[in-house]
Amino acid sequence: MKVATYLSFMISNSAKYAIKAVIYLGLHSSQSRKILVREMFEDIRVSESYLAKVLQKLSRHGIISSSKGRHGGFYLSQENLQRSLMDLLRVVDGDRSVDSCVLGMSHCDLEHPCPLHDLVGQDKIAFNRTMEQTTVNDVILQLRNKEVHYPF
Amino acid sequence: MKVATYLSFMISNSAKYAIKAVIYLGLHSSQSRKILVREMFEDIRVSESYLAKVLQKLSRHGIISSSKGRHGGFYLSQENLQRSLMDLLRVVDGDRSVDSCVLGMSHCDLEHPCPLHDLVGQDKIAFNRTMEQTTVNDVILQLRNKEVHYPF
DNA sequence: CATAAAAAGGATAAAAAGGTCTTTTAATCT
DNA sequence: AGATTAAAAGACCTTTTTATCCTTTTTATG
Repeated sequence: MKVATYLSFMISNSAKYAIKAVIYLGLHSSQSRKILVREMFEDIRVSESYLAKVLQKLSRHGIISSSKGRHGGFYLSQENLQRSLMDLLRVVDGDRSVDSCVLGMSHCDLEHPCPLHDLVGQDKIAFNRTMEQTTVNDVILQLRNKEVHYPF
Repeated sequence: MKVATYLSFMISNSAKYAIKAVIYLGLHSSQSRKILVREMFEDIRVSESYLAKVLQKLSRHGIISSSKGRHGGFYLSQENLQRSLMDLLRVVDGDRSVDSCVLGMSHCDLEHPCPLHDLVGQDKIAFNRTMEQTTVNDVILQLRNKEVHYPF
């Protein structure tokens, strides 16, 4: 499967796949109902093998759960549901992508603000706070109550 | 000059160089005081040749001005000063990076919201609005009144 | 007009991100 | 135990982004 790529706004393509996959698991999986990569990759709109890679990383870092072998697959545990979207972002895109200032300056703070600090700093902070304060479970609960554009 | 790169949050590295360069020109240049790439690349923290490429693109698209030959160089005209940061972003990162939804879905709107629409959609809209409503001149004026971390 | 200075542009290289495939490991069933 | 099934891991490839080099074009000025 070939998906057109272009510069990703705010988060990477991989992070987008990860978020979609976690939502998918949140809606359809449980410890007793595990999901195979094969079952979800089409809805996520990414290749089976690449999704597998992303899921492996998420699993290694405790964002999702998995078990090998027969009746294996991926699922979300109760702990997984309590992780924030920011936890996920940090795993997939890395801490620096989250923590760096808008102009990528190493020391940008209130004492030494970068030229855009007052301007878009607030927007970035708002985004970060949203991602930090929202758990996977929050998103799932919202989705169950709404008419959302899904599958993606 | 080798600068460590990593996934860029919100905007690309090239866009960051572009913003810094435009600010530099806004503070130091005029039609009668043109600036050479050679004079600015160190402050921008990028190689001379790559900055030249970025500046050429900005010039081609009317974000900045330039003149060739002796006593040539780059500068900001009065029109350039009125361009919004969004104009710059669209030139460097492309329209899609600006217009696409947070999850990269092709049709995400009020009727068909993506799962994160209500969540971070507002943050993205806020960022876009800031970039649209802020002209290069606005940034320059702010900088002249403040103690900012500069050079970058 | 010759020449020097500067941007413009083409070709290419290196690094990062995105993506594919094969082998290994672990769980489960018979 | 052995066969089977599925994730884990890692080698490998492609595309995009970042970066460099070098030649061409344009312009000011002596």
